[in-house]
Amino acid sequence: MSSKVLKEISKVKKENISKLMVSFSDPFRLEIIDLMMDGEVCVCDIMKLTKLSQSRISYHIKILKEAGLISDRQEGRWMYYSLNKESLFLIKEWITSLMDYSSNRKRCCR
Amino acid sequence: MSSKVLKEISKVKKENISKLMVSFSDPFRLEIIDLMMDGEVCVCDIMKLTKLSQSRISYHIKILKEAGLISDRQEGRWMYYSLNKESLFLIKEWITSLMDYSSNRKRCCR
DNA sequence: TTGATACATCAAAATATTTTGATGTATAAT
DNA sequence: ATTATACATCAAAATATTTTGATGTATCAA
Repeated sequence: MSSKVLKEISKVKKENISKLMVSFSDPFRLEIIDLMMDGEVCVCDIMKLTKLSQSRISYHIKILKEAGLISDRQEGRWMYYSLNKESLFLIKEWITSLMDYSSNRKRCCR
Repeated sequence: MSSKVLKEISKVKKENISKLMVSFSDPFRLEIIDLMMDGEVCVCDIMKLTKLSQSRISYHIKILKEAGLISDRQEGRWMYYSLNKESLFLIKEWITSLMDYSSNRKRCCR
């Protein structure tokens, strides 16, 4: 795969990656993501485990959801949230492509 | 590898990941990172290619550097920046561990 | 049908990040 | 020595994100 191909990653895909990265950039969101490593969690789980307020959690959940990083499933009054593997795969792919193309030396500025 | 093991990722490592994610969270930094896919770049390269001001670039470079995402090399008046593969590997590892453990169903809240 | 639970949404306040333009420092060319 | 280049740093202003507390909505239990 040539560097040119990598650069052609669609604009849409790049925007997805950008949003995903933003969603990863808050320490409390990382905590929430960490909790999801064991599977689904509901907001009340997160409240118990992190001591964050409910609306604060909802706010962060919203950002994770809008980035496409998590999926939800309703069951009665509960919302269950879990990590979305496709998004994780997208990031992994992007990181991999970065790793493949960061070693050339260049001379700069004319 | 058990979920417990993953949770034991050292505090230091988690803080590294957190900083790395913050460093990824700005669209202009993503642009700069993208440029580094072809190898080293200097600030003047980035200026030419992105139309960002010099101090603005220096600011973002600093954040990338402090997160450990990029390395630098001086050559005369030029600073050459390039992606640091170890950091990329750390992130890739973390993403992989997330992918391995996000599929269990649970019942919450008593 | 009333009250409680689980969560979402909202606007204002608090806080953090980013941008700008000026100035500083080291290297190199004249 | 003087000047120009390449970049870093700084403080103030601009902007964006996060937190808080109040209120809203849907579901369920009594």
